[in-house]
Amino acid sequence: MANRLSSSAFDRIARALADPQRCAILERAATGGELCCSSMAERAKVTQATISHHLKELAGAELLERRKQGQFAYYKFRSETMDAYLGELERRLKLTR
Amino acid sequence: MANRLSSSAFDRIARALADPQRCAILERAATGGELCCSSMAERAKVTQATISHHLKELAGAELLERRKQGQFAYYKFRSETMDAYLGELERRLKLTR
DNA sequence: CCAATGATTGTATGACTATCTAAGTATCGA
DNA sequence: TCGATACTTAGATAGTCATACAATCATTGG
Repeated sequence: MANRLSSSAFDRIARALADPQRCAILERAATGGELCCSSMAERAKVTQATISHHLKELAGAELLERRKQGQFAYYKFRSETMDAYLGELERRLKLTR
Repeated sequence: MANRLSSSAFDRIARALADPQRCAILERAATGGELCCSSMAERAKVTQATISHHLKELAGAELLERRKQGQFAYYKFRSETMDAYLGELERRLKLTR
């Protein structure tokens, strides 16, 4: 079972999910396996530097995990964090699903 | 089954959930039944006007339903919207829970 | 060592947002 | 009708944020 989230972690995840660009990044990471910054930037309509900023935010919220290999930085989706967030949301809102 | 969300509805919900104050309001609405603006404002550390703004935002995202009765405006949690949001999130991120 | 590639960081900027105060609207009770 | 209560709206302000561009750092290949 996923760990409980601190209040600040919860808030940070919620903020990270609130931007469509970041949500799209997360979606690609979740469905396309590991991704490096430049491959994200190819399909996006923002610059690589902006993508890097978003990746940092997502990694800071622990929704992505960073792995550096050579010149490349690979990011991988962390479903445990997402599960913990959804669990906390359901707990707070007393959702029965 | 919950309806599918449009992309703009999804974004709006995500943004609505990103503010801790709004999240707290939603939590109280979800667990405490119908609430009016002033009863929310009592426990909050912001003014009633600010609460009113947040309620409008939450109602705009269809996370709350507004019912006016006399002087009072009652807000009720709409779990269908929340379910639809969570469903869409799981679909996009291919989560298996 | 140099140039190229991938990524991050710093900084600036325009846009958005959370909040406040004050004013406006609506309803109720006397 | 008057005053009080409940809520909303408007306008102002301070802070945050998404983005871009430029500079920097790290690694790899020649």
